[in-house]
Amino acid sequence: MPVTIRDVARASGVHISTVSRTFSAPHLVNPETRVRVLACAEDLGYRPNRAARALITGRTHNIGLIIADIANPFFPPLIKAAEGQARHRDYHIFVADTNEDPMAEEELVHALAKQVDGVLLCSPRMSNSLIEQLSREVPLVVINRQVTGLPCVVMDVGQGARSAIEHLAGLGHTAIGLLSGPRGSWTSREIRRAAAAAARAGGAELTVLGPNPPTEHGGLALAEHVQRSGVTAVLAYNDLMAIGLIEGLDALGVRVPQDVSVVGIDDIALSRLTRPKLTTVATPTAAAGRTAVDMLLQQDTDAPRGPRGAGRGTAVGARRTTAQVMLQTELVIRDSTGPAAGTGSPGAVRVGPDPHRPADPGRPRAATGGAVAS
Amino acid sequence: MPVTIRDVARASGVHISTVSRTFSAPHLVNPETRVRVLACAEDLGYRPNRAARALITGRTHNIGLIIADIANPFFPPLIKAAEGQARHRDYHIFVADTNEDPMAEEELVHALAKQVDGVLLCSPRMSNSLIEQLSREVPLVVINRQVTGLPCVVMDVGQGARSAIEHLAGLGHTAIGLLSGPRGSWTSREIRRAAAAAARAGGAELTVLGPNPPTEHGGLALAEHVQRSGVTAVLAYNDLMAIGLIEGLDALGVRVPQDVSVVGIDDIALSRLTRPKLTTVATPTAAAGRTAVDMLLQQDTDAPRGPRGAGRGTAVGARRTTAQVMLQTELVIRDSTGPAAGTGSPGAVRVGPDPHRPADPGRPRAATGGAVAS
DNA sequence: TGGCTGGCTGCAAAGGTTTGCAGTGAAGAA
DNA sequence: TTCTTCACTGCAAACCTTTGCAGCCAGCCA
Repeated sequence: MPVTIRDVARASGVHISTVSRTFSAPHLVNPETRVRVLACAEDLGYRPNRAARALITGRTHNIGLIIADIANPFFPPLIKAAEGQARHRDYHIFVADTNEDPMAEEELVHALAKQVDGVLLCSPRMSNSLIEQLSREVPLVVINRQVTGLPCVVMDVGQGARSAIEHLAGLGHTAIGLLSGPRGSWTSREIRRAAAAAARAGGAELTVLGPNPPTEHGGLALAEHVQRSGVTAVLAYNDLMAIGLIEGLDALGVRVPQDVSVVGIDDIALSRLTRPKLTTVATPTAAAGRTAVDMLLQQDTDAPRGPRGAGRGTAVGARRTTAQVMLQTELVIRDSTGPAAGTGSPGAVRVGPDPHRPADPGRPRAATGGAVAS
Repeated sequence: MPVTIRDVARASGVHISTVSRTFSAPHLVNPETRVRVLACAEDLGYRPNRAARALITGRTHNIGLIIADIANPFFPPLIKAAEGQARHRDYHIFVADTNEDPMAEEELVHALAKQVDGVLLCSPRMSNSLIEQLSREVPLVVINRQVTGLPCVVMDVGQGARSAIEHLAGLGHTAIGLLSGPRGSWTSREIRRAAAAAARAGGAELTVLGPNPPTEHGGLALAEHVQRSGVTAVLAYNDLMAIGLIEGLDALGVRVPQDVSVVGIDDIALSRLTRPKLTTVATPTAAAGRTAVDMLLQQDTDAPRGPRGAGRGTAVGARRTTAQVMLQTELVIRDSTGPAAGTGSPGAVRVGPDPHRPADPGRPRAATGGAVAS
């Protein structure tokens, strides 16, 4: 039933190799023959069997994308960007979800290894050593984590956290809480480190709460804890937690930002729609997706694999280009942050449940990290 | 570099066919041999090449899942459920996103056809005839749309819309707006039909606004229109639009639910977190994902394909089991709906921006559609 | 002892494609 | 005219696995 290269060959009166070349090396076949073959192929609805092609070329033209949690709105823009970039280069992205489970991550890498040309590992929760080990099985690009010797693309959340803390300190907050993320998250560690340093520099005290699941519920569950802890401002691991926290605080009668200021990280679409609109650190997720695909494909062309490849010729462990890209982040100030209670900041009189600052429509002020590539 | 069946055979001193059988038909090989082979395989880190296997068995053990928009929080639970169910049966799900583009849908089905054993087409925007045509190329299960002759799983949004309209009419609303969804959406048509009938029956007038993009922005952009139209209640195509609309109305100084009641559809996680909490029609998305996978795999075992299959023996167009499953929906009443302005409903006095009804924590009252399978 | 059974294993074809190599024929050069 | 060149095409091996068939051997029965 499925139409193969042989059917096309028969229909157009040429050998299968000519049909093959019509698709994979058109310049090697006579223009007349080419159009005839193409016509027949079109006619029969022929499409090359990628599995068979992969068997011999060693290239599937597929890319695996392993995600901690598709339901986290942080990821979809990244996925879409990666898909777009891949399609652009005649690759397909296969997305898989791990439910934040390190075991599932490993299992998925194994399962995908033979069906894809490389894997994008997004926000991995497993250990660095395991990642390195897996990278020997299939080309890997790690997103949201730095692993030495492996190509990575990370966001400069450190700079983002620093900006956020400075922003809060500037508003007079001296007792700041940090809602940390899930265990195993590189990003969470990075945020914590930077926030601690910034708090010290700004004369504020940082209280770390966590680790927590990086969800609305994770934030909501901490509301009471935050209230009791006496902090007047909070930086959350991500927007989802920040939004959950605000919800939880609201239920307790704690007003944001009048009583407590809240800052998120990610700038998901939703953060513009909550009330109050969320102050947050915007991360360039789409750019990360695109970059990761590019890096993987680059790495792939550098060191081709497959039976006919010259792979054996190059020394094992030879100097590979393992670029580490860091993308800059940006603090977006909206309505969930305000002067510390009891602080006489200039223009601090704010009334009502929905304060609107003038001149703060989109992304007004920006504090950015630098872009580095090595 | 990649370890093949041949390496394992050499290491364990048997023929490759024995290795193959060790994995695909263990009962045919001597227990002693089996453990030895397995040990060698484990040792070398051997994993069968699924592409090569697919070439001969005709089964890839992959399932394609084509989604209109991953960024719409409606889909992730469905994706996760489908992935779980598939993994359970030793299948993998490959997710692809079409950006609500009918052309991309068709392209993706073609691209996936040869690499998967079947495709789940979720909320397709293309025409029925095109879907039927594509179903001849690869087994298809359609989600959120009824196509005669094809296995489908749909939610009973008609019943949901009916319940929503009845709820609104019961609150005294006589001028109700309907924010319809994207062009080409079966669900949108279904909602519209049911809502119109229910409005007529309930003595209310229904104003249809749309089609619209099914996003927050799609809802937000309609706020002014809704305000001008004079309706006192709105049913939106989905929660995202409802939330966007509420946001937009808020910016215009229109209060929900005091001035306008809003009902969504889907019951995405977010709807519990907005203020006011959204009244909405809950759809069983996870169940839909699981069911669709089951139906596809069922269909697959019924009519095996592949070179060695007995497919030729069965008459083309023979009676296939093309089940059409309808899953029931449920109206969840929260805080975004209230009595029509000027109506003296009992207990209608509501003050403040954040009304909390007693005894409405989760999903209190329920109006459900029936479950049908044919 | 001879024949049969049954458990296990090996052989080889098959699946759809790519690709190095060789062959063909025509055009151009000598 | 003959040789060379060149553009194009065909041949066949290879990729990795599955599976029908046949072979082998031990054990059993008569």
